Amino acid sequence: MVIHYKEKSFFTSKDLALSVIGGRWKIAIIWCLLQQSPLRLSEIQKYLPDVNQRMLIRQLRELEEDQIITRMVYPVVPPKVEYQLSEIGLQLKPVVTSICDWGDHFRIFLEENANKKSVQ
Amino acid sequence: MVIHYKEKSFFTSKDLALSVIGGRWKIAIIWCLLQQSPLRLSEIQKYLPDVNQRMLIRQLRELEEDQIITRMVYPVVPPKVEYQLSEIGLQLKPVVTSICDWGDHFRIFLEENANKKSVQ
DNA sequence: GGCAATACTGACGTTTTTGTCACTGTGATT
DNA sequence: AATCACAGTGACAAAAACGTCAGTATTGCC
Repeated sequence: MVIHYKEKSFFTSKDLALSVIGGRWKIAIIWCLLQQSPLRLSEIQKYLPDVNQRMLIRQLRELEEDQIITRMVYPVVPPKVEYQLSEIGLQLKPVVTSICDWGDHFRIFLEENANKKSVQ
Repeated sequence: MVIHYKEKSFFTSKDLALSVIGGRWKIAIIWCLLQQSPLRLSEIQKYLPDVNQRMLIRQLRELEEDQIITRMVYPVVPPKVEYQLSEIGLQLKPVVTSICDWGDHFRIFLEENANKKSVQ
C-alpha cells in the first residue's frame, strides 16, 4: 500500500489499484458510499464509529486526490460538505462486493473449522 | 488491515476479509499463486523481486496461519518447500481479478486525464 | 457574552509495518 | 576444506500509518 502511483511510473494493474485503495479505511469508506450517497462527514462517522475523525478526513482527502470520490462544499453555516463516489470510484463496486463475499465464505469456513475441532 | 480477526470477535465480512488479505504483499503473493502453483520460495521471489525475502516469508507465514495457503516441506537437501493456495485461498480469485480489472480501468482513466490536460 | 453545530487543521507521539544485516543448517560438489 | 543451493531466523533500525489532543472558523440562538 505504501508506494503511491504518482511516485512510480511502472506498475501492474493490481499494484496501481492497491496504491489507491490500500489504505486502512478506504475500502470501508467506499463501502459506505456504495450503500448511500452522498454522505456528509458526520454521517460517514456514524457508519464507521471506530475510525477517528482525523484519520477519516485523511483517507477522504487521499481518495479525493486520486479522484475516487468528489467533495462538495456548501457555503453555509454550520458548514456542509458532501462526499460521493466519482464515476471511476463507482466502478470499485465489484472489488468491494467480491471482498465482502469472500469474507462471508471465510467466516463460514472458520466456523466449520471450529466445529470440527470441538467434535474431536 | 491492522486488527486481526483472532483478536476481535465481531467483524463485518469485509473487515474479516481485509484482516486476512490486507498485508502489504498478500494480494501480490496470492496473485502469483493463481498464476502458477505450487511455487517454491525462490520462485515467488522471482515473481516479486521488490519484496525482500524476510518480508516475503513473514507474509507467507501469516497466510499460512490463516489457512489461505499451504506449505509443503520436502525433507531433502538443499531444502525444498512448496506453497500453494488452499481451497478457501483459491476462492480469492474474484477478489484479485476485480482488483486487476479496476486497475486497468483506472490506468486508462489516468491516461485520458493526462491527455485532456496536455490538450488544454 | 457564551455556547452549539459542522468540518476541519497542526503538532506531536505511539504503534505497526517494513526493511536490513548477519547468521544457521545440511549434504553434494569442486 | 571451501563453496553452493535453498529456506529460513534473530536482532535491530527505519519508515509509514495511525491516533490524540487542542485549536480554528462561522453564524445563530439563548
